[in-house]
Amino acid sequence: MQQIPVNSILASVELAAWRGLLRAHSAVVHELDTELRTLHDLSLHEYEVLLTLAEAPDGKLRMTELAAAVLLSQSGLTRLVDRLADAGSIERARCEDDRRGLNATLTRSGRKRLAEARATHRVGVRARFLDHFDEAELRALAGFWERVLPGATAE
Amino acid sequence: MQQIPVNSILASVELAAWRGLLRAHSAVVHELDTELRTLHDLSLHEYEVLLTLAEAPDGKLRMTELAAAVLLSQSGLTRLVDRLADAGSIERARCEDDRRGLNATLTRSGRKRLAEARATHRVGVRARFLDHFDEAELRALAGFWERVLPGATAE
DNA sequence: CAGGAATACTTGCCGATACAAATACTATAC
DNA sequence: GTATAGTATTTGTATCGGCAAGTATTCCTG
Repeated sequence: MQQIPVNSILASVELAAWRGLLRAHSAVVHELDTELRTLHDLSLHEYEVLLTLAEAPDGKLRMTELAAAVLLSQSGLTRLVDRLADAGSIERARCEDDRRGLNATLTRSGRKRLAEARATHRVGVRARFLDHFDEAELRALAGFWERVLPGATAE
Repeated sequence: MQQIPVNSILASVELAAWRGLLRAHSAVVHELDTELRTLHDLSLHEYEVLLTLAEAPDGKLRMTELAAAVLLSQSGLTRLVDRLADAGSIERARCEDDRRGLNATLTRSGRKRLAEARATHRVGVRARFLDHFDEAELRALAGFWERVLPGATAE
């Protein structure tokens, strides 16, 4: 039975759990990103923006909401949406009830682009991550993240 | 008992397990990085380079080994080491037996810098991640990463 | 031991993202 | 209803990191 030294160096189980997360995340995300770029000329962030819009109640979201959903800064999102808009996948429309705001929506071509990428990505996420776990383990993982997330800011 | 649709949309458990990973990683890493920058003027990557060097057998590593250890490209590592060398935390010495190579070592001041940051970081990793799990769960997590990692490249 | 392939590392260049300041609009106070 | 504070977004600027090409050195083959 491994003994965890009280307050000093991270024990090896702890190291494996923590560094493993960093490595697994890095490896899997890097591969999925490359896959999307190669096959669909989309970064993972861009994909997530398209997906988030597609799943939004009215198919539209404010820039701020979008930034929060995809874990990006506001300025980062502005430029990402610039790129997607230049590519014709997204449109920005001034919000009628609050003229400071903009609603982003998918264009027809954006929806098509997402549909194609989505097929690839689903398979990719399964193959590289989900398939390594049975359903009980997936549930356990999901529970783990809930513990980490709300308290992420707390000390 | 939840049923997973065969090959189509990701089921909600799957989504929670996968997106949770992305979110938890993003949140925790971002906070740890900010913490290190604020308190010790070190990025997480820089910290990891110092730590990796400190833990290396002879306290020295080749640039390539270092790049692999911290999950960075060679060019990325070159510049990161440039910065740490400018700051006086690391030295590069031509390798005597293979004059193409360079060994990076910590300087006295680099060791001091690491020691200070290490105290902060240990506490940070515990508080934001490790403390959410008991030992059995940590072991489970470590095992999960081993499944994901070697096969990350395989289809 | 020459000549070409391989390896270790760096440099030129570029894309992505963050932070802070700027801009445009809305809400609040009086 | 004007002044002030607050909110939504973009723009200016800087940093970090990647890829591909360049340089220096070693290895391999005949």
